[in-house]
Amino acid sequence: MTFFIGTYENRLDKKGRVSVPAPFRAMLGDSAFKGVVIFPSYRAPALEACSQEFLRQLHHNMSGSFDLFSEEQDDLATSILAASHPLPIDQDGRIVLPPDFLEHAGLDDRAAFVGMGDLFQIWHPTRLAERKKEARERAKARKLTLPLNRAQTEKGPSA
Amino acid sequence: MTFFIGTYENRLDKKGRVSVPAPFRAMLGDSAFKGVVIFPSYRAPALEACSQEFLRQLHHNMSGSFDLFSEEQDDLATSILAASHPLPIDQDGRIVLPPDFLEHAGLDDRAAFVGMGDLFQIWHPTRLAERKKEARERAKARKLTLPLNRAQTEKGPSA
DNA sequence: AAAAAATCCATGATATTCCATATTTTCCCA
DNA sequence: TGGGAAAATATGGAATATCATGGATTTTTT
Repeated sequence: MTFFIGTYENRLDKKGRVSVPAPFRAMLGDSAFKGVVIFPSYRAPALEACSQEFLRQLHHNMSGSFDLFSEEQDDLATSILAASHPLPIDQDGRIVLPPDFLEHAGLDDRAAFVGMGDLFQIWHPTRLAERKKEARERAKARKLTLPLNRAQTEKGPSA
Repeated sequence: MTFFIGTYENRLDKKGRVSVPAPFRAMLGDSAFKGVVIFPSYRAPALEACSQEFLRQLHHNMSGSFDLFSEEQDDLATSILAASHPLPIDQDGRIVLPPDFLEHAGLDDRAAFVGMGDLFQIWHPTRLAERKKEARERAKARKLTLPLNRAQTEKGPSA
């Protein structure tokens, strides 16, 4: 089963070609279709990637509650499947990111691959750092408010 | 199994001839009939396309168990079959769209092919852009977004 | 014979594969 | 524990194949 973890950074050439990190490739090995499916993240300037099987099952599960040709099913397919792109992995372990995807993620010459479990994301390294920092600070802020009530009398807010 | 994803745009000549995107052709490859079945979308100014097998199965499922399906659904299936047109794919990977189909979809010199899973649609690029926007807004309004980090398919490789 | 349709052919553009090499990681043995 | 060989990975560039497309030729229809 696929389980993407860790962060890796690889170089992107002027044709949008980039190596998929070997650990991620290994996860995709047993697929019928030798490649990944990518689509733009709706929340962030990043790309989402998963195996074709995963997307297929996701679509199957979600459309399972709707009839074929229903409005809901149609909206889902149009907004998700239509925006997806199957990218074959070549013999050297690389994929080619289409221009519009490069633009969406603001990518230039480097790409950061971030494992997210069932899928992984592709970020511009700088934006990823910002995103990580933001997440850290938010988590920290949350952490602080909780213990503060209890740890108040001891030694105040520490790390 | 066929699983159409992605969006591709090809040119249409004055005789209604257009190339079916190679990735879609590959999906149709294992068919007995080397071609696609096309019928007008009853809701949108677009064309629906699928393999002959898919349509056959759709019909079979419905006609086999009348009780389980509404009269409206049966009517829908019947009207689809009646309006369907099997289009052979020539050696260069092209199909010829009949005049009434061109008119229904408002096509002129370009055609956008949109993967929808079991089938794909053919749109005028301009109208497709509008449709995508609409679909995204509606999906968002109904909270039909992808539960990317939660909707796990823990049942493993079934189906 | 004329019109329509299907098939064939040529070609530029695009995408894919192959190859060479630098860099990193892994593993074995001293 | 460290050195070093061997394997794997990442990367750039070039060769090759595929795809999309317009036009021409042949076949069928009327």
